[in-house]
This record gives sequence, C-alpha cells and structure tokens, in this order.
Amino acid sequence: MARNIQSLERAAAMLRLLGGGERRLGLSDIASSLGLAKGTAHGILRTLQQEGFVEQDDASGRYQLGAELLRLGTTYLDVHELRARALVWTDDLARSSGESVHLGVLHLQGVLIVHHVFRPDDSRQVLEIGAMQPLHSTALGKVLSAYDPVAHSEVLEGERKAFTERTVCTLDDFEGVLDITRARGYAADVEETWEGVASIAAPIHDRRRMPVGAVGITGAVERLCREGELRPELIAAVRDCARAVSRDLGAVRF
Amino acid sequence: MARNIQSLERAAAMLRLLGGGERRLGLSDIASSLGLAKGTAHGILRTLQQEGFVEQDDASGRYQLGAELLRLGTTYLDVHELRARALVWTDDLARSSGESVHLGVLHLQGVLIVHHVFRPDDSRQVLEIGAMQPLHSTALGKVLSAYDPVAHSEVLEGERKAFTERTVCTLDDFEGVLDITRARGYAADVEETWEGVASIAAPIHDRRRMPVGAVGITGAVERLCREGELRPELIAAVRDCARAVSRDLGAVRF
DNA sequence: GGTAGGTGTTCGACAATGTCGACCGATGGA
DNA sequence: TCCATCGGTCGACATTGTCGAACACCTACC
Repeated sequence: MARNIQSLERAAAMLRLLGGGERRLGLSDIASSLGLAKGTAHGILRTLQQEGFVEQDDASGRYQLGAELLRLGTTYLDVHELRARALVWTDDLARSSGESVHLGVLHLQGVLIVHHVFRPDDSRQVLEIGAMQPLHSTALGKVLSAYDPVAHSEVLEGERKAFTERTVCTLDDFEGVLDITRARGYAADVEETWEGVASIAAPIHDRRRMPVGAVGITGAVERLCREGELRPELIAAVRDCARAVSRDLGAVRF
Repeated sequence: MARNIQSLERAAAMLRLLGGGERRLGLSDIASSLGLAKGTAHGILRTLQQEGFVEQDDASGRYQLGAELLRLGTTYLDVHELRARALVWTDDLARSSGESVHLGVLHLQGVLIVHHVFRPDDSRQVLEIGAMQPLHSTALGKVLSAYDPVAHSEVLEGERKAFTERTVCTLDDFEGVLDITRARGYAADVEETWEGVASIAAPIHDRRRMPVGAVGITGAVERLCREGELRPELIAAVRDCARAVSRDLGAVRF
C-alpha cells in the first residue's frame, strides 16, 4: 500500500474542480471531467456533501463548495505560526508606510496570501487573504523564487504569463532578476502584474535560516516610486519588518 | 452502495480533529482518537498531505491543517451568492451605523460568519470571517433560530451554554425570545454572549421567502443602547439593510 | 400533449481497493 | 545505556469502493 488512497485523491480533485472553474457544476460534468462513472462520482459527492465540504443547490441540483471549507480554512490561519508572529509587525509596517501589507507563503505554483492589512485610509478595499499571486511577476513571488529552492523549480517549470508589457517572461532575464533579488535582499514589482501598481517585498527566515514566507507592501506606482526609483525609506521599512518577523520566529522554540 | 464512502468520512473526521483540538497532533494520537490502526491513519494522512489539506512539521513529524483549505475556503466565499449581493449593502450599514457588520449563515450547530465589515474607525480589529457564533445567545443566531426550521431544531437539541449571567438558557424562555423575534422582525443580544457587547440582527430571505441568512451590527452596549433601550434608528438601519439584500436576492434569477 | 434528451439517483455484482496488525529504524527521556 | 514511544513500512486478507445499467424526474421542444 505504498500508493495513495484513490477515493481521497478523486475527492480532492473534485473540490479543486469545483473551486477552480465555474460557479456550479452538475454531476455529469464532474464525472466526465474526471473520467469517472456517474455512480462513482455521486458516491463521493454525497459523502462530501454530508461532511459539509460540498453543497447542493436544491433547485438545479448542481454542486458547489461547502461552508466547512471556510471554517477549516480560517482555522488553518489560527494555527499558522508565521502569521501569528507577523500580525503586530505587519500592522506597524502598514502604518509607517501608508500602504497595504501582504504576507505570503509558497503554495503549489504560486504565493498564497495568509495575511493582509488594509492601507490605512478610508478607501474601499477587498480582502485578499486566501488568494493566490503568481510567482514570476509579483514582489512576494520573486522573493520566494529567489530564496526557496522549491519555489524556484516551480517557477521554472510553470508558464510565465505576461500580464503587462513590463512582465519579465524569458528564462534568462528572470534568472537575472532573481540574482539581483538575492544580491539586494529584496524584490520589487513595478507594473509587472497590474498596471499602475507596484510592490516591494523581503524574505522571512525561520531559526534555521530557511525561507518560510515573504512580506511586502503594495500600492499605486506614483506613491511607491519617486523620479522613477523606488523610495528608499519604503524599502527599508519592508526589510525591517521582514527582519523583525524572522527574529521573532528564531527566538521561539516549540 | 447506499452508504457513504468510509475513507472519506475518516479523512473528514481527521480534518475536523486537526481543526478542533490542539495546534498539532501526532500520528498515534490521531489514530487512537478515531479508533484506527496506525497504518490506516497514515495512509489517509499521506494522501491528505499530498493534496495540500494537511501539512507535516518536519522537525516533530506532527500534522496540522494545510494551506489548500484556506485557498478553497476563500473560493467558497467568491461563489457565495448571498455574500456577493450583500457586499455593498453591508458597507452602507457600517457607515450609517458606525458599528461593525456581520453577515452569517447557518452551519452545523452555529452561525458561520461569511462577511465582516470593520467598524469605521482606526481601532485595531480582528477579522471574523470563517468564525462560528452560537445560535442561542447572539442576535444573528436568534434570527436564524426564529426563521429557519433547521436552525430551530439544532438549537433545541444542542446545549445552550451560559456565557454571561444574562444568557437565556431555559427552553421556555428561549422559545419566548424566538416568538418576540418573529413578532418584531429582528433580534437583539444585550450582553448575553460577551460582557459589554450588544448586537442587533435581522433576517434575509430569498425569492421564495426562505430564510438564507442574517445580517447585524455589533458594538459596545453603551453605543447601541440609550437609557436601557436599543436605539431605534440602529434597529431601522439593520432592518433596512436586510430588506435591501433580500430584495436584491429576489430580483435575480440564475 | 407527448416525446426526446437531459438531469441526479439507486442498485447489484465484481474485484480492485483500503484496512489491519506486526514489524522496522530513529528518536528522546530517564 | 536502556526502554518506551514515535512515525513509517509491508504483505495478506476481505471489506470496500467501483462500475455500468436501469430508475424516476424534470425541462424544453417539436
């Protein structure tokens, strides 16, 4: 039994299918997408539904993700060591920089946002906790790609899509960006992912000097840059925050 | 095959166990807690780990919840019809009332918070999306118990714990509270769950007049009450918001 | 109004599948 | 150093999940 449990893998694939594509999917769609018999797919869905991982629309009979996932997902945040240590430091960074702060970790082929502090003004902002960002174009992603070998191989294997005309896509250029990132100790994204938006990020290490995540600020390019250059005081603030969280992680044993 | 898939039920029980109890659990603890052989538990955990639902601490070998749950949980929010319709109305409610706004739906034996708008000031607040609230003591919970038959039976069967000395616990008294709630069309919680905190909530109905959730405000009892009574303008604001969301839901067909 | 094609669901037979318990090497506390 | 306990592995067994056909139901379209 060295292999993995088949029914569980299929159930996970169903959840990913429901989460990735359309809002709601019918049983036949799901079964054919995964290459399963309808009866088999139904059995798995029925169990997932009873456990709360999947809900079924009474009217149409279609399936969608269930509330239990939200409950467990936030429980994951509560347990998250890095996030707990970073809470207070990211608050300070948001206040001192005046920009929104993101804390990200490597997950699959991207950066999973595990904490998000709103920009300290009254503008309407959407919470991005739980969202994914690409590895090759964002500041958080570049930092992880530069310091985490797993992230590095993921970003090399994956497709590097051009979101704007400034996105670095070719392999050589991107490796150069990572070299610069390692040399400077931080990474930047000036309109490489979203038009008009820039970000700065620095790596967080644990007590064994292993990279465990990245923290950074994101905001309008006009605010983060001055005369075409990133404002040095913002870079310093981000790096100070990353160092503070790293120190916090290194001091604790569990 | 009228029964559910055994390995899936066991995997779900593991996730609930990991989410509910201690931060991290060892293989033997998990196996004995669920009454499984170690080998069986290991096979399930290995698959869950590969799918990202569970992570293993390298140093101690213990297991905890995985990042994929967070990603799928937020995807659930994106798909959530009620939440999407309510976003703009809850923002307005927070601004007009000056208090934090919660949107909740029935899940298991409690209220699952699916949206949370911070009180519009600069105080530090923690996000409560994904958290659970009790049915019998909070305004959101009372509204759901009064209007949703499923919630009603859940709250009758479950234990009604006394969080403060004002919590209504006995069956007769609680049924009286629900009668009043139905008669007035809203529910309140004045220091029945947390000392010094009050809340007001009203039900949201879909186009078939079925209750699908509740919306409410929460804040210091000194602000929500005046001369021992809930401020009428706040009650009106909450009910207006609930009606607006209900109308929004009723108008749309999908 | 009836039919045709779609849905989600149930059922029974089969064998592939997951389960069990003993065993292994590593770890760490006494 | 020893012993207890940890997580992980392996192979035999039969329980368990899988498959495909048939079912009831609904919608939409001739």
